[in-house]
Amino acid sequence: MIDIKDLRENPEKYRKGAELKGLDVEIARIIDLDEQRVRAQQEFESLRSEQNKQSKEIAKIKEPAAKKEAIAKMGELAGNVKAAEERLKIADAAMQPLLLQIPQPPDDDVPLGKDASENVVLYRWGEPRRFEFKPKSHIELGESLDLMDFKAGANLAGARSYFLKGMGAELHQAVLRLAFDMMTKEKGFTALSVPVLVREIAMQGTGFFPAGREQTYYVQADELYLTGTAEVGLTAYHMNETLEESELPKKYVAVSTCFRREAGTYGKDTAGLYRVHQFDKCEQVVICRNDVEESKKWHREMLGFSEELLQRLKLPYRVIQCCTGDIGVKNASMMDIETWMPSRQHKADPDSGYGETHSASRLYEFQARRLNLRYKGTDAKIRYCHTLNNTVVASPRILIPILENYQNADGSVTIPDALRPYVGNQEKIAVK
RNA sequence: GGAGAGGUGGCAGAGUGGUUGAAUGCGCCGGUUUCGAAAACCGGUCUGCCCGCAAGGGUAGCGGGAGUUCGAAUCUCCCCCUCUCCGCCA
Repeated sequence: MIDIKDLRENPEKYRKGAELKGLDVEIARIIDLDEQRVRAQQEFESLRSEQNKQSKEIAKIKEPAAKKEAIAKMGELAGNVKAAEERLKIADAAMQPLLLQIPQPPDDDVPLGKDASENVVLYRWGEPRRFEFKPKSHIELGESLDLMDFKAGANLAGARSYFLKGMGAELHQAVLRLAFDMMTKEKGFTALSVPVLVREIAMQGTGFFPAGREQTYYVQADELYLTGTAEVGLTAYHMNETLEESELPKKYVAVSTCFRREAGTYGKDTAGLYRVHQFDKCEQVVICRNDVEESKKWHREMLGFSEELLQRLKLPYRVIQCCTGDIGVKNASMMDIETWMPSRQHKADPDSGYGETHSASRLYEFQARRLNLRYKGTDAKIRYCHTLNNTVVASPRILIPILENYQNADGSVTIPDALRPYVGNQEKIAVK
């Protein structure tokens, strides 16, 4: 949500911001409706003021006939008040949905670009492994090592559904647990378990609606939505609250199942674990003071936690600064991490083997405004919080680089050191 | 799923149509007092929006929304939430 006052004063900022994100918005129409709304409010309030004054006079009149006469005179004024209030409501109702569509303008550090192809690689970590044998894809490994079952998944739930099996399911739990433990025990994040079935207000408040409605599963009988990320629960946790500055920053982490319809991706990444309707994700959220520098600091720090996890898993990755056309409606800035997945590499582009595994977003006030999430400063002023979120790890997608990078010539897969404590210290998944 | 009770300011808790943004108590902040503290006493203590450089003024808010009325925390309707009992159940 955008500050209507700021929009009023700097319409160009928001027009430009929307243009950079490749979105069409009706700024002029909103400003026009806003003017109507303010005028209606002024009319209504001055009429109401008069009505309140008269009513107080009536209350004082003791003599019945005089009272009756005074009340009779009020009819017209009451009608005018009602009409003015109606105009105010209509103007407001017309403006709100349009205002919800205005995107957060991209921050200055976001490179210009129309889509993901113009994202910028910031840096890389780790060297992609050179195989002395023909490496298998995670799908082939999954089959030969009996780690996953896509056929059964499709029978039960349709395309993009799967079963994880045996060590496949164990690794899935292990990597989530590693991520969760790192964040809670080492990074000082508060563990939360969040609702994944939520009301519309939570989806709108976190900025997923109206834009992402078609990506979301809807449970009609109860008018609830299945969340595509724990970001919704973590960020909306303090919805409608005024926190104290002294309790900020709030640092939360949760593992949740994530549901995504993946509408409009037909034919894209249809095979394997890369793009699925349901997965589990360990997500980190920070709610901090209304301070751009602090937000930027947290953004880098949260990104660093995800990098640390990948480094512990010894998986090569690269960090991407997403361009204006790829950061979405709600973000001021977004950095992705792409992890090396050998099977995705094709000859035409050697770098194509990097697949997105993480996404770190900085939203400033955008979500906080929609959520009415504020804090009282030490100066007693009330301000909107800033919010940020980032993947710690999402599985089973992360199983792709794990299985593919750790495979051996004999068809077995070595279990990364960091995961062994979570699988009974098993070292290898061997061919049966 | 059935039956009932209830949702008022940071908390507790009055208030059933008329100067009620809301008594009272607690808490919190400031002051007096004290060597200091406690106690006592005095004063202050919600938020959104609009107008205004400001001081200030207006308006809205008693779970949310709609309605009745000259006037609603108080009356009516819908929704949400909490609690109690019964039923069902991972």
